[in-house]
Amino acid sequence: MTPAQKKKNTRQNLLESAAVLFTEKGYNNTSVAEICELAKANIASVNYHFRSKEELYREVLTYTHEQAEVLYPMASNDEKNVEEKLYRFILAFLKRIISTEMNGNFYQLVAKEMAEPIEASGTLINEIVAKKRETILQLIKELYGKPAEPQLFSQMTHSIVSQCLFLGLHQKGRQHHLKRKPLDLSDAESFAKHITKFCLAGIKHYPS
Amino acid sequence: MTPAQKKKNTRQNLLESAAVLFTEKGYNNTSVAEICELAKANIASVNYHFRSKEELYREVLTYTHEQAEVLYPMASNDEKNVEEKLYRFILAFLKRIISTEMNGNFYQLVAKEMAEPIEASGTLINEIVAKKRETILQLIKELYGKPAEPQLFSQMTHSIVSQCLFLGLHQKGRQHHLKRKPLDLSDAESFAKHITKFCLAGIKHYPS
Amino acid sequence: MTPAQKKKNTRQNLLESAAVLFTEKGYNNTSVAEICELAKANIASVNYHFRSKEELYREVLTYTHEQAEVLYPMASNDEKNVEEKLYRFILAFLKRIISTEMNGNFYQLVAKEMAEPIEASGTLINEIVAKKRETILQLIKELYGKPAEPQLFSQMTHSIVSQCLFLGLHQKGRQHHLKRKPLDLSDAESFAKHITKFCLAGIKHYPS
Amino acid sequence: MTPAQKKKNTRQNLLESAAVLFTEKGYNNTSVAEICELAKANIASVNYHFRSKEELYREVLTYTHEQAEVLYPMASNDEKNVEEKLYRFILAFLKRIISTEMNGNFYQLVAKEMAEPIEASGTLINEIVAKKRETILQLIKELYGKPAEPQLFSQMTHSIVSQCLFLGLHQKGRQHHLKRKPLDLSDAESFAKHITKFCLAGIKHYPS
DNA sequence: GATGAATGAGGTTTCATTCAT
DNA sequence: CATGAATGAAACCTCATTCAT
Repeated sequence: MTPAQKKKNTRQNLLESAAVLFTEKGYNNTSVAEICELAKANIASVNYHFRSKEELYREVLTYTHEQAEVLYPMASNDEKNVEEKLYRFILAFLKRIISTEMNGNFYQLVAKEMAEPIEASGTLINEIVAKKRETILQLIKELYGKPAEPQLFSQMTHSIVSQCLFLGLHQKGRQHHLKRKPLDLSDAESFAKHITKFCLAGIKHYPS
Repeated sequence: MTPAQKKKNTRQNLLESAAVLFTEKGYNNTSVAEICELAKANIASVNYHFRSKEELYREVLTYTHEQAEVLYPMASNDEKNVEEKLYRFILAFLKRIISTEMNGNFYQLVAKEMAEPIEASGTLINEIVAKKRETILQLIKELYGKPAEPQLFSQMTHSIVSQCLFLGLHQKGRQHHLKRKPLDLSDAESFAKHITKFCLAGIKHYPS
Repeated sequence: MTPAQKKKNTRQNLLESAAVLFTEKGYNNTSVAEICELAKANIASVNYHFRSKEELYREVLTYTHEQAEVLYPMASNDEKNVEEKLYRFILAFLKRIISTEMNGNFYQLVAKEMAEPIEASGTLINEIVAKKRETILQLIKELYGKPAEPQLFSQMTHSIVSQCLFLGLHQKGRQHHLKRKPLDLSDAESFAKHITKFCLAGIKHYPS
Repeated sequence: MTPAQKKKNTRQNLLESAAVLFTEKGYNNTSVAEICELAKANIASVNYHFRSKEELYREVLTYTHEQAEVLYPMASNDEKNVEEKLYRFILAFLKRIISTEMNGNFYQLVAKEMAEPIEASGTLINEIVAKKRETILQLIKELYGKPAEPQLFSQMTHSIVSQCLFLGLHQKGRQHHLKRKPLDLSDAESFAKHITKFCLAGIKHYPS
């Protein structure tokens, strides 16, 4: 193995180990030593490759987000009616949130940050969250079909986002506090159908 | 002040300070020293009065929960139609979640634990969460009005709970990641109305 | 031994050990571990008693300066002719600089900072140095006896200060680079006489 | 560029970068990584070209000393009266000490070592310092004009050397502790004139 | 002849807890 | 009944040097 390969491996191993552990236990409960141990790397290698734990965390956010984009791309919006669009969006979103097929999970990290923001996280989360909210907002406006106070649309966005993101957030709590098995991809589809139906009904029959 | 009072005071001060700090910054980001400083108590007093930080945390859960019960009691269910019952329930729930008038906030601690369970937390959260879910489940069954798969009712429960609890979870994230001001009690009412309307429409017009 | 006594002892031991080692080897070449070892204290005790190595250093500056003030007080200036005043000043200054009877040596620390200022040092050095320079400046003006450019007086101040302070600075260099024995208090007197004579002649016969 | 040239360049770059940084921040406050970065060289190159940081430091001493010899040669002593000789000597000395036109500054490194000798520094400093002291000693004997105790001549040497060397030492301290601007070459001349006058008066009118 | 990766020792600091009174 | 001192483990980080091409 050439040093270049080794480097890439060590760096990549660290990234993956960190992604898994941060998702599993949170940033503050994961030590650099643990990450290195899981990556079978020297204790100093995090600082060598990433300069600091904080920088590593930012890279983990980027890395897990890219994984999600690649594995569960958002369907193109062309030529579909808006109800179908909403379903596709929620399905892809839930898959990203629930999937355990990736090293770490961006949206579970996001969910954690909703509860306890981490200084080190930089701007990626802000950007992604804003983008997703905007997409949903547009769908809602189209579905609602008539003008309304911005607050109403904002609250409806909350209604949809919270049902989705809470599933990711909830994964740890489900096991620990509700004693239920963690969700898997088949649940994603079932939940996506439910949330879509529930929200479509909620939006379309929202009393004026 | 008698020594007995002093002791009680110190203990109570510690409890309140811990409740505030755990809610504000999370269990792991709050040090025993900080708690003692805020409580103007000796560094050894947490271990003296509570034996350990973990035990203190369990007491904080009990204490914050009791506060919520006292300040924002769930309305009695008698003699109201079910829609009104749902609204009353959600409103009380949101008040408990959003209120900053208490020392610490039980439901924000619960929300944090959904994202990152804390080993030390014991069984209180499990019990309370189960109870709340059960209440909502019954309301949903009544509102839906016809028999259905248990999974459907379970998912509808998720839809309602997540919209409520996410608001509590979200308080920190709102400020840090969305740059919005924290919610206050007036928002509770507005959100309670919205969530009730949204969910009533969602339940009653849920497609079979 | 009561805890209060023990505390005072440990804190004082740390202060003295740190003063000695900082003077001996410099701030950056002295580790907290070394200081604790010399003080027979736990590795964490520096942070317990002083919060940080930097804060400890500032306390060392204050402590060593106080020692010097007590052990080698500047003679009162009353009723002496100015030549005598200069001698008394230089003698006290040199004693402070050369003495090995104290725990650490403020002026040797000052001399080190002239070569490599330490961020952590705060303002004490600035103040003391300014005061000493001002005292010398006044003596020079009196001795010179006629008006002159400020630059001349400033340069003469340098001439005197440098001859004194360099002796302190020089202590380590003397041994290591010149292979001479370190100076002691008897040398102080001899040097004080010499510097006084040299500078008096220099000032009084300075060509216009 | 041939590989041989490249090597020479890398080595030379390292030497220059190290000289600058050691002078600026001191041996212990300068890391090998910093030196390599400034020299745009590989992190391993210091050890490759110089075997160790210590060896590099010794080479820096040699290199900076050679620069000073070339740029500010000591005037030949022929045919001048002894007062002029002293002035020429001090002027050249001060230029060497104050100059910022070189990569690093040997005499500022010497001054630092007076305060905190570095184990690694070898014998160059000892030799140069001894030579300079000897030169001054001879001038003093000639100027004083009559026999005297060796101690007197030794102390006079100290008087002159300290006034010169302290200026180099003082550069950092001037800025940090006295808040004055660093000296430049024009100051060298002014100071050289002053020190010469002050010392000539001091020597010639030294009371017996 | 030169390099980027990797290392292990050691640095300062934080922290929950225990000790001794 | 309560306290301030003290502790040891563990945290993150830095660094000169060595390794493996």
